Amino acid sequence: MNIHCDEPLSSSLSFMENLSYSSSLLPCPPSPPLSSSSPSFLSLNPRLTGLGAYNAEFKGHGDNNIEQSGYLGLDMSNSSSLDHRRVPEAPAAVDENDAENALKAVKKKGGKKVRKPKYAFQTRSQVDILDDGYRWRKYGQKAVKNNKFPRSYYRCTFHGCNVKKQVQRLTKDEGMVVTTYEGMHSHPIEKSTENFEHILSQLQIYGASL
DNA sequence: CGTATTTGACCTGCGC
DNA sequence: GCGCAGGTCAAATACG
Repeated sequence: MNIHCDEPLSSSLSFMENLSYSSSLLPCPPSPPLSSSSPSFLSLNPRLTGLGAYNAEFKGHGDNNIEQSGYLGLDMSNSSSLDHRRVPEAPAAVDENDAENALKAVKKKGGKKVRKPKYAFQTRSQVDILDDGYRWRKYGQKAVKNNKFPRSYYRCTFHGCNVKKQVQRLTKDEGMVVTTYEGMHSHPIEKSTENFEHILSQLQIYGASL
């Protein structure tokens, strides 16, 4: 995955002001509900949490005004469109299949819909794509109403892993990136920590030059 | 040449 | 039923 840095990091002073290099880096976003059927992505992914180092701000989503939390706790009831035209490929995590099967069963019976839980959080960053350690393949991009930035759709490239994520920059606050995860990884982190450390080191170098 | 990205078309759900 | 918006597919293209 490429981290693109079209804009120099120096373009945002406030961005740098938000940096904290302490060992605690950031308060961990509150873990998503850790029931057996719910993703525990954030709590299981220290590298992502670490990325908060140059995020340094986890806030509620717009009108929700949920402070102190990057985890927005979205149930994403607005995620109306799951693609059911094709049968999912290889079986993924059990939880994933449970959600899928429930959805199918529900569709047959015409009952209430069961959707995969989604978890979203905001990240203040100049780059859209945060290296969370997993490999993602972009499969779509859409213009979103009332937002001048497009939303990008990514899928985990690990065979059988059906985790998806959406990335979108806010119009109101262009420095803020909203990342939404759907599903739970059924495999360990695929990449070494090199990339993340590289990013961090770059930031630290820049910070030192201020 | 294999892999990743781009992008227009298509599908689905929802509100009116 | 129709139109809109969101989500996904897949062929074309770019890239290493």
